[in-house]
Parts: sequence; C-alpha cells; structure tokens
Amino acid sequence: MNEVVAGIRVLMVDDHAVVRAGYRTLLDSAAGIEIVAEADSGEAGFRLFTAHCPDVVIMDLSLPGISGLEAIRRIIARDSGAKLLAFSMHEDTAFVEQALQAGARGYISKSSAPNVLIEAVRQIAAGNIYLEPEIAQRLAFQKTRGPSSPFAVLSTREFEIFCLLAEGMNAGEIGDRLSLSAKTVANYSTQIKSKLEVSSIAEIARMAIRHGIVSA
Amino acid sequence: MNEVVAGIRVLMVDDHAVVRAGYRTLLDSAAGIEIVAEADSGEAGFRLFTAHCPDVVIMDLSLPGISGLEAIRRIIARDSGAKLLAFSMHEDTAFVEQALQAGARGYISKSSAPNVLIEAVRQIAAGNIYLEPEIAQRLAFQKTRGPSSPFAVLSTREFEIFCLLAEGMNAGEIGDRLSLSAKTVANYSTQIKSKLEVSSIAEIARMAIRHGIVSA
DNA sequence: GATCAAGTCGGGAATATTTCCCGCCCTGGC
DNA sequence: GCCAGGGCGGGAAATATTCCCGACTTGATC
Repeated sequence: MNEVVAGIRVLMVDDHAVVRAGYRTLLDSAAGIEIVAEADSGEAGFRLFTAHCPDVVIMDLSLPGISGLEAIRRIIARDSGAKLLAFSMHEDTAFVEQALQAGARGYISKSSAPNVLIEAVRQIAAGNIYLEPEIAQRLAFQKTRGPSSPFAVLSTREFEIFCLLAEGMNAGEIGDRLSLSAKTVANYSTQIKSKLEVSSIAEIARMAIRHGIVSA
Repeated sequence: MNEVVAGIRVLMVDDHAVVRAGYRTLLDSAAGIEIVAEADSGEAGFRLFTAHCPDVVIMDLSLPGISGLEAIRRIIARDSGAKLLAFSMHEDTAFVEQALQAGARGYISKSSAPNVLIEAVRQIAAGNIYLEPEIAQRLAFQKTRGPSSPFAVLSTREFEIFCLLAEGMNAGEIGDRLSLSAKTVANYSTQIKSKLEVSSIAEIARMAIRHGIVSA
C-alpha cells in the first residue's frame, strides 16, 4: 500500500443532503478522490475532521449551528496545516476575503461548474490555493484600485458576529451559537459599529443586505 | 369675482427644488390650476397650509424633518376636510395604504405621466379620490385575495416609526423628529415588534427592505 | 347621547443591553 | 525577547427595552 498514490481523502461539510449526494457522486467518479466522511453541521464537521484527518475539507459557509467560518477557525486552531476549501452561494468578495483570512485555501461558489470543484480539490490537496478565476479577478482588482470591501476592516470574529447581528440575533443568541459569553458578543458589537461607522443594528442589517452578505 | 370659476389653488410640498420647478411649470400650464405656495419640508408645508388654505396639497412622502405621513396627519388634524394628494417614489402598496389611512385623498408615484398628476389634482379638487389605475388594481387585488401587506396591522403612527427604525434611527432621534417623547417611541417600538412578530431592529430593517419601504 | 374599541401619548419600575474601560492570553513577526 | 493585534470576558455606568398602567380623542354603533 503506497501512500503516495492513495486517493485524496475528502471530508464534505454541508447541511443540504442533496448537495452532498450530488457532489459525492461527482467526486467519487473523479479519479484519485475519495469522500471519507460527510457532516451536516460545523460541530459534526469538526468532530469528523479530528476523527478522519482528511486531506481536504470542503466546507459550506452557510451552515446551521456554528457557521462555516467558525468551523474553519476551529479546524485551523486544531491543525494549522488543514487544507480547507470554502464553498458557498455568496459571490460577494467580502465572504471570500473572510474565508481566506480564517484559513481556507480556496473558495468556489455553488454555481461553479462541476469540474471546477474537482480541480479545486486537486489543487488544494497538492498544497496550492485555488480560487475561481472570476472571483480571483475581482479580488485582485479590488486590492489594487477599487475601495476594498468595507468589511476588510473587520477581523474574522467581528465579521462573523456582524453577519449574525444582521440576521436579527441578539448578543445572547450569538453567544450561544458561537460558544462565547453574551458579554463578549456585546463588546464585539460595539467594536463592529465603531469600525463600520454606524450607530445602530438596523444600519448593520442594511449594509449586510446591500453587499449581499445576508438576504433581505 | 366669481369664486366658483376660480382656479384650483395648490400647495406643493417636496424637498427637491427641481421636482417642484418641473411640476410647477407643468401645473401652471394646465387650465384652472394655480400653485399658490411651495414648501420644502413638512414643517413649512404645514405652516403654508394654515396660511394659504389651498384647495389641494400635493405632498411628497419622503421628506427631511417630519415625514410626509406626519405632515398629512397634522394637516388633517387641523382641517379634516383638507384635500391631500400623496406622491412618492414608492410603488409599494403598504405606503399607499398608510397614506390613505393618514387622510390622503389620492396617491400617485413620481414616475407617473404628467397628465396623471393634472388629472389627480382635478379629481381631488372636485372632492373625489384618485389613485393611479395600476396601484388601485394592486390594492383592490390584495384586499380580496392575496395576503394583505404585513404592515396593514400597523397604525399610521406605528408604520411611521417602523420606517424610521428601519433607517437606523434610535428612539431619541425619532422622538425629536416626530415631536414625541423618546419614551413613547420606545413603547411603540415594542408594540411594532410584537405586531410584526420580530424580536430585533435588524429584522425590522430587513422586512422594510424586502418590501421596498426603505432602500438597503 | 351613551358606550365601546382603537389609536395616541407618556409615566413608573424592573430588566436588559450597550458602552467604555480594563486585564489576560495567545500567536506571529522582527 | 518584545511588541502588536486579535480573541475573550469582567466591572460599572449609562441607555434602552419592556410591561404595565392611566388619560385623552375619535369614530362607530346601539
């Protein structure tokens, strides 16, 4: 048993069973890729990561329970060398930036062509990073000229809490979700408002909607 | 001087000078209509109403300072027979319902054809009500079948405060704007959340955006 | 004209939230 | 080693929210 030629062992985390099933058939049919585990939540994803030590984790960013970003954070905290591919329905570059900042090695959107997913998994397994060409272009463009997304000033944690605030959760609920004290969330909330130069949660919600971070 | 054949005396309230100028030339060229005063705010509109007793008031609903709805409320409080034509950029029926509930006799959108405005002024001056055909249809349709706008449960005051909350104002600012105590606004805020079955201001903002009440 | 429901307005008091300040820990440069 | 920056949360004061209440008006309805 030659480990070098063994397939790429993949953990897939997505809360939609149909999506998992679809991508499983797709990836299983690709040579050298093997899905060794599936999870439907960030918590389960983290547990299965420690249990299976997969080569690549495909992580949906919009998960129930702890968010995908939070799951990435935890996995990276456990193993800073973990190879994570973030995928989500969001096309907004703010989400991409945050995912990469949290430790993801790649980002593809759910509307990607099937072979893009396969290519991304292979690239990331090989130690490279992979971004969809279109998204990479937009990111690069924004870096050089356009005003970077206003959320670039937020840290990973801040951005995560920003999203949950925009969805209408209060500090207590967010604390429960992220396993933080409500106190800490309240402090972050103040910090976020200050960084984004807004004074109310309503403005946070409008900003998030304007940038496609949450839906109206 | 035969009062019966005198022109329809109109007060126009809109904060955009260009809009006022455009409609002034338009209405002045129409036989039997005369703009006797213009105001650029709800406060000024109310003052000029008491000063000039116009036959018809054309009231923009999106005004700085007190809102158009509030101005309508005040004018109706002063003279319940006042003939008010609400006009606004909003196509949402929630706004129409609220304007009519506040006492307006008609509603047209800013994208209306010029002759619609003239026709509306004449109809209202004659004691009729006037709604744009398209909007009237949608209203009628919603009344009979579709679930009426979720804002129908809100009173005029509640809807007004709802809009300002959605824009990001806090109770104190809203109180200043509407000449209410912050305490009253806070009480309304609680009442609004209860009626709309939401628990946070962020959800209020999202709801308002979803229905086109405020822009993201 | 009596009555009743609904809307408007705001006080009182208990709770909850927000804010500002602080310290501690950890990590990644330099 | 040292420092900057992020992450986390306690303390305390300032605000906001909530629930309850009463007063007043208006518009139906009997």
